[in-house]
Amino acid sequence: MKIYDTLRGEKVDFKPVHEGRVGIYVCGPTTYDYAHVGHARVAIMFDIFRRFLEYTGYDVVYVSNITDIDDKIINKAKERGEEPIKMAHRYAEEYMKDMKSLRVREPNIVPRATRHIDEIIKLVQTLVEKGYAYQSGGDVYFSVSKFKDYGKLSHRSIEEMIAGARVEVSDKKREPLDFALWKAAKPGEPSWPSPWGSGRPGWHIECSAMSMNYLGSTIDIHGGGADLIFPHHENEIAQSEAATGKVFANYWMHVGLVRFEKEKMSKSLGNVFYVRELLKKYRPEVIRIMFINSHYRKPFDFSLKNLEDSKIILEKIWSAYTDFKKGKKCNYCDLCHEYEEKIISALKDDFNTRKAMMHYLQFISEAREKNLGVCAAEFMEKMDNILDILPKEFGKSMENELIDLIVEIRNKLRKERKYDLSDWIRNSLAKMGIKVEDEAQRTKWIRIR
RNA sequence: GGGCAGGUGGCAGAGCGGUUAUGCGCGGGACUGCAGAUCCCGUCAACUCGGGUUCGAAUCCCGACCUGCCCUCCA
Repeated sequence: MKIYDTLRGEKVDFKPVHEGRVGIYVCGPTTYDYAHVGHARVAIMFDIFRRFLEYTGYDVVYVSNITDIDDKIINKAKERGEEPIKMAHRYAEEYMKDMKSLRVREPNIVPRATRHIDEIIKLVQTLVEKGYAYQSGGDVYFSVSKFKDYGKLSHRSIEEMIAGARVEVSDKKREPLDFALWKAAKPGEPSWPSPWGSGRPGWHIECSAMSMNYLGSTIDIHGGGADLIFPHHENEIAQSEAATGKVFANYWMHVGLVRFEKEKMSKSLGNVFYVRELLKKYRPEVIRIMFINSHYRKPFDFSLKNLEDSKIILEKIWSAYTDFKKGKKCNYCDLCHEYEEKIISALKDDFNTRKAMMHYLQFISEAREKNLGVCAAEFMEKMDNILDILPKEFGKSMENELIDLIVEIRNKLRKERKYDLSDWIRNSLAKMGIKVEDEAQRTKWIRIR
């Protein structure tokens, strides 16, 4: 398997630290607002990546954190007169709900910064003891110039960064690029006791502490949005490797940013689309397909057209799936083996989901051509362990039975040539997201919303 | 100013040295009460520009131009 590693800047062979096992840490959100499409892309892509690793036989430990203490949280809470940690936890719950709606499987561990203050303090202490960090007032800063590899992830030298100006000046810092590991508490802010007085963690330290706590000092894969490369991940490397003397992460995977009308989608630009808003109009599978249909590293241009296109693809897939499911029995499926091989090898090449999807669609049309039945549906179900885009509501429910009944009534009307009424029923169902399709012998319907 | 990622047909988006993906769209046909799904046929002089390497480049090298991101909080 090959993965593009941001640090080395090229596709490289993947070898886990321990044979057969993979430890992944993905930076999750700072929870001071609802999840938007950008969060969704990272979560969905790593969800599918993780399922893929499991599919190929790896034992995966997937950790994705929630940062629940931070300047942004404090500021927003202040604005709204709320208690910061409480607010952060409320948004964290909402985030988890949104991800669940998107069929993102919950990571094995979802650690929160405020529950790992001890580990954070210990890590800061180690850095102070080793001379990489210094106390200044109630703050503790990391001394960037002491870490010779600083800039290796974002491919920049310290000089370049200083030349780039725009560095925050502070009389508390010895050098402008130094960053806070621990911040002294201001009145009214959440704080914890520490050797440097009461305070709270800086932004980057929590991920280092939690990653090492759950996955060890060297993990296999560390991931997140591309906007975290600098400074977040760069700083994580510096503080972690300074503390342990070991490589922090063997592979760095970054998901390209989501853009809207050629601009980055971000809260500061005010052009965000919230997951929950999208889910009112589109099924989660549509959103999953939309992202599967792009390469994870490339910037993604979000648009309504893109969503609509994905919806059409989903309908195509569902339609084929229901046809196969009702088709004839077929035990052996050479085509399935052939396409499984194609799909998996596409994913093994730097997780090329776009290419995998192309094979998946090609499989559908070839399976139709060859008149395959149940075994084709079974193959799609097998692949669904990775993709999770097939309909899951086949079971009996009052709702399904009622729809069956309505469809049956409509067919009786059609036999009586009462087409006005039967067309009206079909249109009405369509408005509810139920697509009715008449075939020679029977009528099928699928819920597309 | 520096770093990174890109610039492919009407659109989205693969391919990364030789066989012109795929999906959507568009035109025509079969099927159908109609629609849809499906199938068949067709369609659009596609590879930002300029050099170079090569028997051969969208694919490799050099140089321009353009776009986005990062260098301040952001997934």
